[in-house]
Amino acid sequence: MNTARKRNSARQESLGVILHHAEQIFAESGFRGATMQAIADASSLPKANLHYYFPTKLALYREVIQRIFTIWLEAADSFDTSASPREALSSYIRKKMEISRTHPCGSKVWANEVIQGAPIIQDYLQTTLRAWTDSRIEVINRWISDGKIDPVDPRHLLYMLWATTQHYADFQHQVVTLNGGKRLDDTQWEVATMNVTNIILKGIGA
Amino acid sequence: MNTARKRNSARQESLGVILHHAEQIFAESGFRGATMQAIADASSLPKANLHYYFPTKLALYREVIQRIFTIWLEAADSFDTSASPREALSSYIRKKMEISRTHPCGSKVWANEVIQGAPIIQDYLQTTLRAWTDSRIEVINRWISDGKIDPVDPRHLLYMLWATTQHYADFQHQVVTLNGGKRLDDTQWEVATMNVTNIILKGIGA
DNA sequence: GTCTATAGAATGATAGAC
DNA sequence: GTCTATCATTCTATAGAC
Repeated sequence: MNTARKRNSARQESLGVILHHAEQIFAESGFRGATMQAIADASSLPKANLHYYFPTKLALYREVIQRIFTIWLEAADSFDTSASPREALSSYIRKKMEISRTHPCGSKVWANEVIQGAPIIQDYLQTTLRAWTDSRIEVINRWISDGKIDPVDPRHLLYMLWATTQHYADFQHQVVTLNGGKRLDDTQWEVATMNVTNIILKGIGA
Repeated sequence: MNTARKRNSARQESLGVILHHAEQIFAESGFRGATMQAIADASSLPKANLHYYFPTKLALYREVIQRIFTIWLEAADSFDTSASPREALSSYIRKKMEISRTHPCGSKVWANEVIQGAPIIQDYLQTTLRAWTDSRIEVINRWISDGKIDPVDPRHLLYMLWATTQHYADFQHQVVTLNGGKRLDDTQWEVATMNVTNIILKGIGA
């Protein structure tokens, strides 16, 4: 390995470590509550190194948010516009539940950001999310006019899908506490997914 | 009005103002992110006055959390153990939606606290919330064995009730943004409430 | 009860040696 | 690329005049 690649490798390694722990710290404390010192400690790096890779705390936060977007948009595609309601919604719910399980911190950062009034991602809400929402509302309205599901309000159905799936990430601590302090195992995640899926599908007459 | 009552009145007035604005600031920024200065500014009081009424930032936070508990427990009682599934759940959902509308900041503080791992209220989760949850699980299980609703997992049904109703408070900013920047009006809140109620009731076969 | 002033610690960010 | 040392600012909390 030549010098340039070694340097690049070290760079990628440090970037990954910092971003990983930044996501956890931002999830725990929000933007204002998180400190560069805490992220540095979690990453086992001096605080100055964080500022070598990210000029400001805000720049680091933006990068963390960006990565969550990417994952989030993947799940959005699971809401296949061509499939039947049962297929589309089952697939979307399962994908979102998987994200809640594998990336709880990302979901928490997103939740924190929205709770705080979305100071950083408000343009994203108004553009990307709004466009996506409008396109899915059209799909749902078509299902309704085709008589494939009950005449529910498409917007509120989407909110229900988001709320129920993200709850398992954002309120993870509460769910774990009420599970006797143990994290949900494979079977319990499957039970949760099936319950959400079954109740919503039956609830809208799909 | 004598001196003692005047003094007490001023005290209650200041306490109310501080607690009201503290709830908003804590909702926006979480415990770590909120500053006494920000709460003082919002309350139009010098920072020192906050420390006259509350010895520490943590003491003020605890008081805010306590008030949220009270409201939250009221809603819990709406889940009448003697009523039919339709009555009990309709009443509970409506009550929780009203709280999301009238006390969004309280819900946000609660959400923030749980997202952060509930450092302050963990004992409450393990005692009061757990006992309440267990008692309602019993009720739901009785509904199931009486054939009044489908054999759903009671625990996950409760999570769905919490998630869907609290979403309108915690993700208020997102809901408003997707509503064209306008807060939901009376009709829209009624539509939201009816949608949640109808989908869940039908979804569990009630 | 209210306020100004300030102590003492922690914060975001930078300089500069290695 | 990494780290120590440090600056300017902001934070929680308090002292003490009114």
